[in-house]
Parts: sequence; C-alpha cells; structure tokens
Amino acid sequence: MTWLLDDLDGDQATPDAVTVDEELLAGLNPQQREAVLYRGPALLIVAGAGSGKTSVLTRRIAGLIASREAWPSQILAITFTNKAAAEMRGRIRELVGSDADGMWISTFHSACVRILRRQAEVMGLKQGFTIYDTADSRALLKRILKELDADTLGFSVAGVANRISKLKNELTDVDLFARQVNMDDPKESAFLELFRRYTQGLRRANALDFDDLIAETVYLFRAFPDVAALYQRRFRHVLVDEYQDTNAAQYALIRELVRPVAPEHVPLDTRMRVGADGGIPAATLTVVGDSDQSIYAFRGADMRNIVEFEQDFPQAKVVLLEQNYRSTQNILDAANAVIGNNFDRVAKNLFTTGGAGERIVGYTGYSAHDEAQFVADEIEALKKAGETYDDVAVFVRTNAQTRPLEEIFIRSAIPYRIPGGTKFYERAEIKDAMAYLIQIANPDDDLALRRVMNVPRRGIGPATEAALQAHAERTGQTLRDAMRDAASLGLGAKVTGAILDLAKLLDDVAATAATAAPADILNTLLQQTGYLAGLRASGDAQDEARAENLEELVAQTREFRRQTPEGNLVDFLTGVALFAAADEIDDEDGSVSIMTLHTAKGLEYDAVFLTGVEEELLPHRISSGEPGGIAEERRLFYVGITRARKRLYVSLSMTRSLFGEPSVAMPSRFLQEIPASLIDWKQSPGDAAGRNAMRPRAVTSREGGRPKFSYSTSFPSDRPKKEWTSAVTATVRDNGDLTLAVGDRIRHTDFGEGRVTDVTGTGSKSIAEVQFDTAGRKRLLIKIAPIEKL
DNA sequence: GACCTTGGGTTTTTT
DNA sequence: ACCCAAGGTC
Repeated sequence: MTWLLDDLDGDQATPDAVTVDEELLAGLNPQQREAVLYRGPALLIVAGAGSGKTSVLTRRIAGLIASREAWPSQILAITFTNKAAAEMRGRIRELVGSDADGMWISTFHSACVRILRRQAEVMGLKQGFTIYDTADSRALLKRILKELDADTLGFSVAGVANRISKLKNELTDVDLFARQVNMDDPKESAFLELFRRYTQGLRRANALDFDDLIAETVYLFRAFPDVAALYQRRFRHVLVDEYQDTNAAQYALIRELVRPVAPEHVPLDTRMRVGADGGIPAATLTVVGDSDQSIYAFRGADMRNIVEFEQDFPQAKVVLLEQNYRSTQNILDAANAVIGNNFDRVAKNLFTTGGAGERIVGYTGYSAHDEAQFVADEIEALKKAGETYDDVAVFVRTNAQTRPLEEIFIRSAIPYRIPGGTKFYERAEIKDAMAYLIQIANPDDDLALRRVMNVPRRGIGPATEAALQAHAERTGQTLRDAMRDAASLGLGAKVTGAILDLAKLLDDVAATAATAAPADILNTLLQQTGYLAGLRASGDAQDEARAENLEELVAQTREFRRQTPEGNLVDFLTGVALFAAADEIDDEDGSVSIMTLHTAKGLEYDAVFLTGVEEELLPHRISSGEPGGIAEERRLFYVGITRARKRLYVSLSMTRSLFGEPSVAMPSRFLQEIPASLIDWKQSPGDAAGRNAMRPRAVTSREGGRPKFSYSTSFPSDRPKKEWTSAVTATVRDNGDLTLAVGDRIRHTDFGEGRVTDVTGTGSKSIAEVQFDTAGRKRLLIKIAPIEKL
C-alpha cells in the first residue's frame, strides 16, 4: 500500500453527541458501550483478561468511521503482533467494509519501519536499510569485542547487547550516554567505546537494530518537526493495544504522535479544523491494557505507562472492563486468587455469568516425560470427547521444555506445532540465503556479505577476507566495493577469480533487483552460486534437509509476491525481520499448539495445559533475584491461566533436567495460591513426594521392540495409554538416605541389574551412573530412582 | 584452508 | 545436552 501523506488532511467533523448505530453496540455491556462511545482527548480502557477488549476497540474504530468523525486514513492502531493486527483489520472490515484497508493497523515496529523507509535520507540512512535481529546485532558486537579485546575486561556479547538495548529503549543514544558516563571508571569508558563502535558499525552497514526502529523514529520526529507534523496531522485517532507492555521509547513515540500541530506546520490550504491559534489540536489517544498482564519488563516494558496514564493525560477518562466472556468461574477464581498476591495493584475482579465449569486438573509427574505423557493422554481424552486439536494449547515457561513434549507427542501421534519454536529463519542455510538477499538490497551491509563470502565454499577464507577488509578500510569503501578490486591485491589467481566471480554475480543480480520478483532474485542466487546444487549433491541427509528448507524459502518468496504483488525485495526482507512467533499461529491447521507463556499472551483456547509449574522454572530462578521478578512471574502464570476457556490443567514434574543434569524440582509456590478446592489432583505433589511412598505402578510393556527413546530418570512411557490415565499411575518413591558407591550392584525396576560406575552430586541431587547388564549405561537420581541396593 | 576433536560456557521470556 | 570456539592435523 502506498500512502500519499500530503493528500491526507481531510475534513474532521466532530459532533458533540455521538450517534452510533445501535447495531454496532449489540451485545455490549454498559462499560463496553461507554468505551466504544466516549469521545475526548484520552481514554484508558482497563481491560481484564477476556473482557472483550478487541470487540470494543474494533467497534470504537468502526464508530468513528460510521459517524464520519474520521476518515479511515486518520486511524492509527498499534497492536502487539502482526497477527493481532491482521485480525483486527479483519474484524473492522466486517463492520465497515473496505474502509478498513485505508487504516494503519500494525505493530510499533512495522509502523516505524514504514515511516523510516519513507524518511530514510533525512536520518542519514538509505531506503533499503537492513533490520538487524538479535543474532545479527550480536554478531556485530562480537567482532567489536574481539577487536578491542574487550572480553579481558569482563564484557560478554550478551551482556553488552542487553545493556545497549536497555539504553536504547530508554532513548539514551551514544552521545547522551557519553555525557552521563563516568569516564574515570575504566569499565564504563570501555563500554562507551563498545557502544560507540556498535553504533558506527550499524551506521556504516546502513542498518538498524530492533530498538533503533522505535528510537530513531522518535529522534526523527524530534529533530524534524515538519516531518512529525505530517504524521500528527494525518493520524487523528491513535489507539494502542497492550499498553501495559510499552517501553519508554514507545511511550515517547506515542507522545510525539499525539502532540498538537503548531500553526507553522499547518498548510495554508488545510481543510482540517484549526484551533484559535491556527494550530491543529492533538489527535485523540485510546489505550487498552491490563497491568496484571504486563510480562515484558525484561525488554523495557514499563507498567508505569499504564498505571500513571491519568497523571500523564489529566483529562483522561478511564473505563474498567471486568466482566469476562472467556473462562469458567473456576478458572477465574483461580486467576483472581493468584494475582491477588501481587500487592501494589489496582484491585480488579474478573467474573462471568457463565457458571463454575470443570475443576482444574492437576498432575505431578515423575519426570518431564512422565508429565508430557499425562498431557498427551489428556489431550487424547479431550479429542475423544469431541474437542479439536486446534482448541488445545500447551504452555511452557522456557523453550527447552518443549523437547520432552514433542517427543511424547510424536510417539502418541498427536499433531502439534510450536509457534516460534521452528526458528525457520534462524537456520544457518536460511540465514545464508537471506544474507545474499540483504547484500543485494543493501550493498553497505558488510556483515551480510561476510557471512556468505565463502558459502558455499569458494576458497575465500579468513585470510583472504582480512585482506579484502583491510583494502576496504584503506580506501574507505565497502567490502563489496573492495571485492571488485581483488585483482590489485596480489592474492592467488584462483582466489582472485573466485572473488571477482562473486562480485560480478552480485552486481548482475543487483541490477535487476529494483523490478525483479524476490523469488527470481533468490533463485538466481541459489543457482548461480551453486549453493543449492552443492547441498543436493553431498549425499548427506542433513544437507538434503537444508536444500529443502531453501526450497521452502523460495516458496515463501513466491507466496509473498502472490499476496503483495507490488512487494519488492526490501518489503520481503522487512516482513521476515519483523515476523514474530505469534504470527505463525494458525488456529485451523488441526494441531495442538505448544508455546511459551509469553507467546500465549492475547490468545485463548478451550483447553490449556500449564506445564512445569515448579520452583526455579515458574517463577524462574533468574527472575527470583530481580526486583519485581516474582510479581512478574506471577503475572505470567496469571496470563497462562486466563487463556483457558473451559478446561485448565496444571502439571509439574518431580525432576527436571538442567544443563543435561537431572535435578529435583519442587512444586511452584503459585500452586498454593490457587484455592485447594479448585484443583482436582490426579496425582498431587504430596502423593508423589511422600516419604517412601510406594505405589503400585502399571506393568511395563514394550510392544514393538526397542523404544525410540530411553529415559534414564523416567519410566518408559510407552505403556498402553488407557492404563495410564485410568489406573493409579507412576511409581513415585523416595529412597531416603540411600547412598551408593562405585562398584555397588543395584536392581532397577525397569533396567534390571547393574553396577554403579560413578557417583556425582550431593544430597538429593546425587546421581549414579550405572552400567546395566542388559539395558546399557544410565544416569539415575539416587533419591528417587526405582532402584534397590543388592 | 578444511576438517576433526575437545573443552568451556550456557538458557528466561522476544520485537 | 548442546552449541560454539579454539587448536591440532591433514
């Protein structure tokens, strides 16, 4: 879509009394109605989970259009993910038709890229600038740290990256930081140098990182009031969803957008209503959010933005939505009870008229695989009862938890997807292909070129690269330019030829880039470099998979062109850079979704499994030490609970592998915050951990020979499923103070007899390595493994 | 310059 | 358990 900014100033009728079609208000409760109908400079909609905020937001926008208070082009709606934006646009379209297409409905990042691409030159950037993701930023930082030998000062790539990110989110750029920094502190001045070089590196590569996208837009508006005025005039109604998760930079951006337009920036021929001073009044601001669902403090989100909204905008109106249309009362009671433990919050009580519903089901597994088996079995039971896989989701706190779930799901033949987990665009071969494309779109991006200079192998190794780099620096050229001079560098004939060939290929393709379809560009590159053919020819199954991934990427570029026929290479690259985990959720593909709690925000499912509800995991041990960390973890738990419509399951495991080492896990403190009467424990932590509790357990059966996986600290989980859910299940036991020494013979319920070959760890975490006579070598947690000393 | 082995560090969450 | 960097060998 193209936007002709200068044609956008239109009439703005502002009736005092809003007359909105009753049809638009159908089914809304009084608070929701008020949120749709209120007219004023600022509105805060405090929307509890499941309180119908999207309905309110879409109808509010539709109302503005229907009543002719606004043109579609005067609407700017900011959502949290691209998927949410697409959904919102769809729902608005249902209400007002194709007018929806004229609105800006996008994420902060997408909106900023759009603005920055238009105004790139003003900011000293070229239009095709690259957007660096976290990995790209770190790759750049890594080079810089190496150059400066900064790791000797105790700097780590991740540490520096995080600090820079934080500074940018607070709108502190290098110059500002340089003025604040204590230069007497050698570490601080060293950090300044790192920050400076990183900033220069991005600049030279004509690149921006994620944080820059927001910050640079703010700087753009502040440095060029006439540019800011374009957007201030244009966007008369700014609406922001998930406002509790905005950071300082995003807040500043909103403030810039809703500033009144000074008279000198009002065109003489404007058709817009001007104030007494000849200026144009500020756009109206509507924000929607719920401080109880603020879960992004780690990336700078500041709850104060929503909590202090009324101080920020003194004339603001606040509407509170507490009636929940999503979950059963049992689920809401649990959610209310849990979040009630966070002090310092505005009391809010979710309620429904929909009835109590089922009790929450709890389960304590012996191992993560055992827990996963419970999840799988319950999902099968739900499926039998008529639920579809699409309406079921499994939540985890960390990405690492998905593995056992995946393994069991595969074995149970449950179709699943892991939005954000596939990391398609993070695979090496995809990053390589993308680097070629980036280098075409942005020849200044040395980092992208360096990545593929020797991919596929063409004999351009580190030494040759260094020579080119040195030449580039000497002559002030880009690496790409330097390649064309390769003949003058006294390199070997073979390597010189390889460099010139690559330079020519890139130049030839670049010449077509302005008009060619991304798919054709990519195809040419993959063919001419021989990358694809090389993978196909290697005979390695992994390489074959890589080749298929590249084909998939080509297919995606085709699909991109189909959806946006005029989309060029830069548009495609932008789309990929801003593609988020939640965007790949397809709620009709017939599979169960496994995702992190963060990804789950904003979604809802009939049945939700909250797994790994253990101390150290939820709350995560790293956040426990941070101020406000526990409260944020509790909000995360709360977000998880409130995603469930009808059924909620909470599960945990007695053991959890950490860095590959099995260790004992304790039930999360959050479990105790749910009233006991609400949970129906199939196996409670008490049952599982009881001293010397020895339960009958299902007889192990191994149909079909060797199991695909074997778990040293778990029972084989391929026993018949019916037996598993109905009967009293796992043996869970406690061997008390049992100690083992190297050489001891033991008997294991599943693995038979064996000899202890090593003992590591202490106390409840001590682990025996056992060579079994028939089952091979296993590592066992001595305290709870089903073993006895012989 | 490519390939292999080894050892250390590492995971919270993400646009 | 896994990923990556470094160092050794061909």
